[in-house]
Amino acid sequence: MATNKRKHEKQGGPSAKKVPPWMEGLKQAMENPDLKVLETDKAVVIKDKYPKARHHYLVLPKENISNLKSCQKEHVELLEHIHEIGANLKTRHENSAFRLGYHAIPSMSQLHMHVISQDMISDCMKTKKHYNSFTTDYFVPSETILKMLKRDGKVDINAKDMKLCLEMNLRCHLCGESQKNIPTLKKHLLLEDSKKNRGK
DNA sequence: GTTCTAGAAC
DNA sequence: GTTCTAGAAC
Repeated sequence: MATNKRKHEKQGGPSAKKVPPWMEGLKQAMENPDLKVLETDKAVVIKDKYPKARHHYLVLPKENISNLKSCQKEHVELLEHIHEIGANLKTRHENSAFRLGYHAIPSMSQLHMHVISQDMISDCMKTKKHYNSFTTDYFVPSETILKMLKRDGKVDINAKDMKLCLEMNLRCHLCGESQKNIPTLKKHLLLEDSKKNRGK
């Protein structure tokens, strides 16, 4: 009865695979009233604990949905709702450009859409993986996810390609200039930001 | 997801 | 010698 055994393990039997506690961090966070930025009947907004830009929110469904793989046609309305919440959040920061989207292969459990300003200036933005996860195809726009879901009834992601995205050479997402390393990139991003805000 | 740190890169 | 990054974390 391999099937029964596996079922038992998933329910927390002696030989159950231990899921690292940090993987459940988002579920904990969205239940913490102190961290809630806003909520609707179907979704919750929190600020990312380690923001990778000046403004970085997460929009999560209240329903338990672990990731994009478990999304089907029936979730289209919910994801549209989540998108609308993100679009409204943008209006809190009229001077900043934003992107709404999902990491192709997120580390943490519970589906979450990123709402992130495009300055990418933050002390928490420390590694190539951080930067590339928001500035390459690893970051899948919410509209793209919705299109796939409506057309195919599922979200298909090529894990191999996504790994390559994270390993790509650093390149400014605003002007395309290649960057030697993270500290150089950060200085460049500050410069881009000051250019953009000149005269404002 | 982060923290820590060995060893590569400079 | 210092800065920077990549990989382990039981």
